[in-house]
Amino acid sequence: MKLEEGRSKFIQAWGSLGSSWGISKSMAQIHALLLSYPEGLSADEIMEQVQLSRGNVNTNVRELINWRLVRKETVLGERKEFFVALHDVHTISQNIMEERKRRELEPVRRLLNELKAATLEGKEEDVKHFQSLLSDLADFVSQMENLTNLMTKINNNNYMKKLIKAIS
Amino acid sequence: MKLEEGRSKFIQAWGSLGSSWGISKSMAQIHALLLSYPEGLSADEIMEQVQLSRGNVNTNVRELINWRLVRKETVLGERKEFFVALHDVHTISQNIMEERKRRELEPVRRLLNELKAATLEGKEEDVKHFQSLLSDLADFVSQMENLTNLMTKINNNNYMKKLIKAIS
DNA sequence: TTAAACTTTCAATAATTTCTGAAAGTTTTA
DNA sequence: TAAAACTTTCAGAAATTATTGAAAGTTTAA
Repeated sequence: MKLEEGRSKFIQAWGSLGSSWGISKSMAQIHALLLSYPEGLSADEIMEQVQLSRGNVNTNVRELINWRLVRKETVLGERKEFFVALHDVHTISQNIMEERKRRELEPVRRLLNELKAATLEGKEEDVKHFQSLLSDLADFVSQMENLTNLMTKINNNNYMKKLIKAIS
Repeated sequence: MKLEEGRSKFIQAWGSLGSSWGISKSMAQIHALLLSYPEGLSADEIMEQVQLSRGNVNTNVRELINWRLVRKETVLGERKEFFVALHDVHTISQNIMEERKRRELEPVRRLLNELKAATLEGKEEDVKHFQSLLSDLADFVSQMENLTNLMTKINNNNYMKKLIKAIS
């Protein structure tokens, strides 16, 4: 198989997988493209390679930068910007978990806190059940956060990585 | 605040949160509703409470059952089925992680294996970079899987939970 | 300045996903 | 057996999300 073909297969497949990760196809494809090149690509090169409109590339590259998965680079003497993926898989996974925590966990915590703060009137039994649901969910959120932090630790510590594998 | 109001707030909010979890609003709302009742509800009661069509309730309850977050229950002498949420937060989180692993990680692994198996022709440098990307991603997937397994362990072991918290 | 090279925005359109509700299917009861 | 009580399916409608592309904005060079 030609390298080009493999790369393109990777980009296409990563694009479809994107949706199950809650990421748009274009964003996932652009990310795959940039990951597969050690050097940065310009907006025009991205448009060309993944066949997307200028606007789409602009929006999604910006989003990738928000996720801290890609950064802008300027080349001396070149006017246009180049986009480079972060290639270190530890940093990538850390940034993804960070962002997911922010998007998926924090809003839940906010909701739970709001409801926990209220004094609920109703049949004692039912109130009790509802409140214990709230507190269970809060525990769950905390545990997910601990796990994310643990992940970060693991990334920076090979010994701990082995420990985790051993006890899993 | 009336219990009813709190519950309804919870259901509505959980519904919106659902989208950032990659789950449809209806499914998330139904889950929230069932979580908030200790006993099971019938399809008609669900339709009534969250204002959804019969078809929608049927589909999403089935999906919740697939995720192992809800189960069917029959009551002696009653003809209709009742749906009860699993209320144990450990089981819930385990089942969610299990399902996410299946949906999000396994397809990636399949793709990576497929590409890893091919012999790639191209400039040595570039092939090398691409292959090292593939192997890095495979490592990442493994690590996520280890973490999921660890989560399961934690759930069943309070001592380990404390250990994790301590080293995080 | 002006023009060229580039980036950003955003209204319109397309694609995808979700939801409805009526019809078909199934099981139980009389 | 028929009919009542319930569940499932699925084509079409509605809602949501993603994408385009042209126009506006910005920066640099001449």
